[in-house]
Amino acid sequence: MDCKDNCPLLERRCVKPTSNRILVLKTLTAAARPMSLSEIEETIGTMDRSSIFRVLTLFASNHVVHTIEDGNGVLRYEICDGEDECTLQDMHTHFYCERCHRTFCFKSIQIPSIELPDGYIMHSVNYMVKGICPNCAH
Amino acid sequence: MDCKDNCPLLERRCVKPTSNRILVLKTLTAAARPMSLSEIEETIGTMDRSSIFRVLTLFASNHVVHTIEDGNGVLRYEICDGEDECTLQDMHTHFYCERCHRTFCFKSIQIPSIELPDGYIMHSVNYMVKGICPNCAH
DNA sequence: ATATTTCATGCAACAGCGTTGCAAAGTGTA
DNA sequence: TACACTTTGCAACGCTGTTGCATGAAATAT
Repeated sequence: MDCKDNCPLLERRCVKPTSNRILVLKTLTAAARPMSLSEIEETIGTMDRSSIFRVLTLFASNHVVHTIEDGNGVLRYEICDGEDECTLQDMHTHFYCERCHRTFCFKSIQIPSIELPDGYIMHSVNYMVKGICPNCAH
Repeated sequence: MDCKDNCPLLERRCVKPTSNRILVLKTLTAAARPMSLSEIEETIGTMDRSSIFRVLTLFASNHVVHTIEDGNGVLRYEICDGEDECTLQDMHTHFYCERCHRTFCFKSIQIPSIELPDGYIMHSVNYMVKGICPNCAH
């Protein structure tokens, strides 16, 4: 494959832009917050759960999206912003509201880094704050 | 209940120390790393999954243990060290090895704090690093 | 243009984790 | 001893994530 397609986000990652893939990508782009598999399924409505899963898995391994655990045992998917690889750009903090069970994305708040003990190799970091969101605190 | 039992860790939290509860507590204490429900079940062998679950739920709400998501969709339980409440004392970082799927506990590395946007109320934080542990990096 | 291979999709089914209802066993109390 | 309350085990369930398989679509070769 030569990476010359008409969907820039997928093209950049050498992912063949099938209609389903574009659909999933648009759904994720439209949502302000990281979405779960079920949420995507509901939003799209016409696409099979396993197909969405496979698209997301492909996206994740090609750095189109990355995943976070939302603090409730559910995986959520979020579009990678980084130009090149899914790097520090994407290492921002998240907030899980224990009341409304929504996950918020603090893109402007980067994850403070720590120094690991010798021998540990870091691939990614997840910084998840749990609490109550402004809406639910009323 | 008057909190005067013979198991200090449970007594302090006003949890009646039944034999099963002590068993779960000892299992958790003996393990160096945070354990999952299944791990506890296997280790104990004689106790029903749901009973363990209920004990852990009770422990968690009485701040005997706290839970972390291990980066693999599995909940893990860890004994709270804090004297009083489950506070900063317990807010240390964790490491999930993507190769051996074990979760490590960096008790000496505290989670660096961030400033939340207005209106968000923080209850707890999870700082989870994913990568390769020294054993697996060989 | 047609045949052949490759890839993507939908359906069905499954495993594992977390969770609950219910009845029996255990514990404490009057 | 009788009674109330708690704890436990068994069974079952829902949900998330995941895979096998057969069909359909797309790309490639003939």
